[in-house]
Amino acid sequence: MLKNKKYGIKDIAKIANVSIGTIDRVLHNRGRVSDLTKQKVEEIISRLNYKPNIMARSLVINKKYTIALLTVDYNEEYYWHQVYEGAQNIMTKSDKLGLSVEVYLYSIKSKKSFEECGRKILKSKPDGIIMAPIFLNEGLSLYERCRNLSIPVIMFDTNIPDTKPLTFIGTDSYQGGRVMAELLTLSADKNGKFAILHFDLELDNSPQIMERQRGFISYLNEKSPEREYLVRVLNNSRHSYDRHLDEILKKDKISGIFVTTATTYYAGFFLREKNPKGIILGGYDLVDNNIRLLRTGNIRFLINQNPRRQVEQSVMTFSDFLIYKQTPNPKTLFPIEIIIRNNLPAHSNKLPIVNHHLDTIKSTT
Amino acid sequence: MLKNKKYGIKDIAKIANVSIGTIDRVLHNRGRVSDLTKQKVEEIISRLNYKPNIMARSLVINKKYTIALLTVDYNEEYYWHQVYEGAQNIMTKSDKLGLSVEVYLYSIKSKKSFEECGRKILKSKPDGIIMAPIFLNEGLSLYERCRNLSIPVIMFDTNIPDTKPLTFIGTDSYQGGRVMAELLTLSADKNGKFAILHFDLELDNSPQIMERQRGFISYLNEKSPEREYLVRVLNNSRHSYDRHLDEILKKDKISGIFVTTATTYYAGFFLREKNPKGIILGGYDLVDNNIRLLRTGNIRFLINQNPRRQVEQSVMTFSDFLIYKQTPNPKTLFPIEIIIRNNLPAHSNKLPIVNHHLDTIKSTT
DNA sequence: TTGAAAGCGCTAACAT
DNA sequence: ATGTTAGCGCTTTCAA
Repeated sequence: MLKNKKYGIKDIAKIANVSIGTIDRVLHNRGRVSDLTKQKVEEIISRLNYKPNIMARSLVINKKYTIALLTVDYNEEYYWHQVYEGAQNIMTKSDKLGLSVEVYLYSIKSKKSFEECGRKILKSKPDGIIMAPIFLNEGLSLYERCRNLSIPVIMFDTNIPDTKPLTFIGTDSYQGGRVMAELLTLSADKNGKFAILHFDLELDNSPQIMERQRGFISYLNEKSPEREYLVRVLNNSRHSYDRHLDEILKKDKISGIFVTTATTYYAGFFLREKNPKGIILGGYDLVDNNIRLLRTGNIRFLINQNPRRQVEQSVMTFSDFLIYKQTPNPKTLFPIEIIIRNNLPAHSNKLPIVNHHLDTIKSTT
Repeated sequence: MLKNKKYGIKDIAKIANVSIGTIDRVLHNRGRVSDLTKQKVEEIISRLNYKPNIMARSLVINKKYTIALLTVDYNEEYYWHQVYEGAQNIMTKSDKLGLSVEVYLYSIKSKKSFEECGRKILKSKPDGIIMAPIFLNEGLSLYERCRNLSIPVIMFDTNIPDTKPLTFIGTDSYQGGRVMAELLTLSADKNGKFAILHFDLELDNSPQIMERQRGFISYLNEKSPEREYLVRVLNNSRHSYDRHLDEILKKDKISGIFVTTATTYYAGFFLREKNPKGIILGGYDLVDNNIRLLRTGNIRFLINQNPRRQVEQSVMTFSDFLIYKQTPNPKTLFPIEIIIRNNLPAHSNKLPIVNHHLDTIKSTT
């Protein structure tokens, strides 16, 4: 047994004194093989450390897997544009990966559009679905229907509690909160409270938001118990942020603000306008406005969830699963990426571009 | 021309009324085809948007590419262990990638061992070399010899000036310095100087170190021109750091220290022992001691170059290049990763483990 | 200048 | 229960 020789099904057949058909049968547990020969063949297989030639296998199987990517319209936010970029990028390599991706876009403002996409996807009978279920109930319902049809589902960005997707790909929310607490504690004035701002709609739809708060507070309790903090739930408007922040600042000295969602920019705009001294603002996600305000210094810290890599990873995981039969871990957590002004360029050097070359992609909007 | 039909060499042959052999000749510019048929065939190819089937191609070519990975012994430092982890991980997927990786380890303390590895590698005639050329001259010499033998070289971690590897994979040193300056400025006491500490040996071998300093200083000049700073070159010993730091602290009030290399921990040990108040320490790389001191809080910030992903990327780039004939960009710069205590776990949840399962890997140490 | 045919390693249908 | 064989899409050799 030479170390560098690559053994094939033929070699095994010769050694075992059976035909290649038999080898194939034991390799795939197709039955109709006597226990004796089966054992013998299996012994040889493991002894020679046989590894099937993937190229040959997929050549003959020649199955074109298609997987559906259900995500938010990339024109609505840079965050979702990054998802789209990831999809584009990975599709370049799709023959390497052995599957094709069809993109379905829904509007972040419309549960209906999500549901409609879901219907279309199911009708197309994909071999897998990748989705960002930012609507909790609708996402759950789609997930259930996929289960019934035994279509594997990968969730990214947002996880739905009590579901068992093939894998969830995203960041650890609790840890994210802790990181932000550490950053603010590090840089904010010792005297002054911290404000935690939630966005009501997302609070309803994403259980992760509360995790971020829990993480944030747990850090304060552990490392900086004398720090006071307050929590507010706002709705998604400039007005709401302005009003609440005005009110908060009137009552208390605030030295740090943590916005638990991508709407960090509302607080950023407030700071840019009113320019109160000594307030450090940190929040989530590289959306257009957040990037701008990070550049102007009104936002100091952002946590990047790397949506681009999340989709890429999702597609690759499906490739591994469908083609190479590798079952992923139930969770794939990405590290918390801290973005400040000076490492922003490498993470995102382009603002959204409307892309007119959609021929290769199917969109449903 | 149906949109979803996949055309093959056979289809083209039929349409053009020639044999598949002819198609192959025009596809690969092998000549011996009349201009007329060549044109006709080319027209059909582009009209049908023909894409060769990679699986079939590599099946028949059946070339086993082997690439050599030249890196520092993973037992010497966690940083290099991460490189090794990356290599291990990517080798799991090596049949997917279509190449095998052989690892050659040299000692970080011995230029001789680097050279010897280089000799062995060249003797093995690999299809490509991935190296971390931490010895400038020796790395250059190996690079030149590869050039003469037209073996493509990918450099990671450290770049050698005036060379043109297939690609350099690493982080932007200038930007790294800027990021650290921003972090220290953000969190350090306004009153107090910054100290920039270099490690003499690495200063000689790696031009990147000066880039880090340049980035650091450029940020200070721009954003915080009133901040004074001093620069020291130390040798790689606890003693040197202790002596210099003692001396520096006697003369000046220091509120921030930037160590431009992985030896950040020497300064960290100093801080842990002498415990001077109000000094924020930041530096480079997730090496064992740095990780420990980040956990104890003596180091506040680390920049992670993600050596693990660097090797993985290197191998994947070779796969793309050798098999799919895609030429990479001359530089692949990773984003600057900021590591603080609370996002450390996700980046590195294990300390070095001595791995005894080396059967799959060739080592030359 | 062109065509025919073997074969890469494997799967699956069919034959025995 | 086991063997035989066609063919997946392509490259390459040899013949015409």
